[in-house]
Amino acid sequence: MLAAVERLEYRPSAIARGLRLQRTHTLGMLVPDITNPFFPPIIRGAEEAARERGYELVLCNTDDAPERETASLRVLRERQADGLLIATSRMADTTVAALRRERFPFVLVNRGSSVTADPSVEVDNERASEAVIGHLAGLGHRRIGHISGPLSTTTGAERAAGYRAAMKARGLPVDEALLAEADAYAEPSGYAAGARLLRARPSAIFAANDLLVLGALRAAREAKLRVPEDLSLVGVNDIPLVDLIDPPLTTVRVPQREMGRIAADMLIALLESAPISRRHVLLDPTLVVRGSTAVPSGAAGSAA
Amino acid sequence: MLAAVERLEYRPSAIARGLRLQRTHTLGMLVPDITNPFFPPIIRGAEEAARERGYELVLCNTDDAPERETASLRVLRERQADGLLIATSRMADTTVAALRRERFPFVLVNRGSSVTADPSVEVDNERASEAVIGHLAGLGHRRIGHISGPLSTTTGAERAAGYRAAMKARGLPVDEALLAEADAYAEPSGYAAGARLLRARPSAIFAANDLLVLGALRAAREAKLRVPEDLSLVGVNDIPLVDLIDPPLTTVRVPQREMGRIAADMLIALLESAPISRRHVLLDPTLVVRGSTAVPSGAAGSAA
DNA sequence: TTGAAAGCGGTACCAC
DNA sequence: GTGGTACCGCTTTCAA
Repeated sequence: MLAAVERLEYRPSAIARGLRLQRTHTLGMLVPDITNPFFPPIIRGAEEAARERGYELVLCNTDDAPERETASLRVLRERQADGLLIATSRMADTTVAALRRERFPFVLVNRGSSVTADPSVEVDNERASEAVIGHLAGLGHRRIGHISGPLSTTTGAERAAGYRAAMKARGLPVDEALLAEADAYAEPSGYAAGARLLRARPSAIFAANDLLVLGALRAAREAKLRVPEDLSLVGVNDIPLVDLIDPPLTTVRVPQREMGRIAADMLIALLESAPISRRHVLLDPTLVVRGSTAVPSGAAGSAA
Repeated sequence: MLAAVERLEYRPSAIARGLRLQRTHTLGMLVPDITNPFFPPIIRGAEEAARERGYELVLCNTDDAPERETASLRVLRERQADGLLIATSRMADTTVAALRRERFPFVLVNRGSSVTADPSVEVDNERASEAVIGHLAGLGHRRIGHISGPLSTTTGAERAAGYRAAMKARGLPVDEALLAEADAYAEPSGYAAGARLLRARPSAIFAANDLLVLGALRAAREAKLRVPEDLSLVGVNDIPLVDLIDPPLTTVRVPQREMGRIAADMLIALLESAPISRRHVLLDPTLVVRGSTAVPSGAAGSAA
């Protein structure tokens, strides 16, 4: 009998089962852009965790555009995704508000929400900023600029807030000229913000992610500044190959894969009404010191 | 009436429709690893094309492991994917053979098949090799080594064949010591193969992809060789950031997004029995000359 | 223990 | 046109 099943290659239809059970064992995931190297490891982690528990993952790129977000959401719900992993970083909460109102299960990934009831998995952004400023201040930097991500994103806002707090805690100036907001987490935005920031003559720049700092690096080169001799540079995320560029980038490592795993696990627990230890997970970032940071050329660095 | 539909937020169930119609408007896509930067643009292109035509894309990582491949395939077919985009590069044709036998629609992406009936979208690998060897020979290199990808992959085999052909066409030696096969398209494999190859004292190395050449670069550094003064290096794919590493990598650009778009379009045409202009698309690669290639230090480069 | 029947939410067909 | 009905393949329930 079993042999017959084998031979006939019977494949139960997940579609029919989904219709009957009203559960498809599918998670939908909203990502701004799979092409941004920050996201694939998160997706990978989520997919692994999902698959281990018998769920599939369906991806949608949103380009951080509200209309694409709405469209993707409609698609995922028509396909009866059981729950959603939301990794789009814009705070634009109307989407999330609608889900919350309808009690549709979701977990926020790499972003928070003003509504504390929303489950989320994030990195401790303030701690990331604190580690970076601590490192730079330790080297003797005082005029430290910050290229923030869009302040409409939680990562952007929190890292900027962390920057201010860490600067103040050390009695360092938080000149507004030392702050530039990038309009997107992309290299060209980092270049524009970096060029602006350079006019304030910082000895170091902390950018909210690696793509931004790469843009700042290009701006610095055009301004004939040597990195790290004339300008120290720090990013966040530790995306592939930043250890191989010239100079190797000092950055903050974020446990992306783990973030994806935890988020998927949490969502599935939610779906299966399993007990959840924490609704809000804060992951620890790790400073990775490489060649793009050094003692500032002006002051012979008094160590911390 | 329409207003009522709006207010009640009626969402037709794609699941129910799929059951009734026996078509889900879903494409399954098999990728070795979404974390390899070569694939996201392909996926993105496929997803865009699919969405434009009302199809969804469901991804599966296979890790190039046969058992993961089989499992993913089962999942995708249970979910009633209408067709498959196969971007796993192993030639291991048993999977494909089964699909072919059952007349299940699929398109091969970035790989070919010995069975000419299988539709495919690839880059012209031999032409890529020809362009690279032409460039290196033009600079005056004669002892050009090749780190091939796994020869069980079509990309690996074709680029290696292209290398041999291009070398022979110029009367250059194809010493077997100048050839090393990497066991995977990953940096550590490139390092191992590069270290082996260096013993044959090549003045240039052409690796079958950028990850491999990055490994070779590390091996060269450990051997105290300067790039490009002592050793020229060329990769394939032009993945993000290789233009920023030290030295900026000379490589071959592959139109990944277009590859994904074309493959999805072709698959959908197949599904909808639309006329197909070509069952086999060969995309043109473009040599991108940057800083990792130069005239060999020994011979004061006689141009081609 | 085993088997028959209903129903999930759509589409398609066929009367009317 | 418009409305009723069967059916896609699975799970679940209920009866024999």
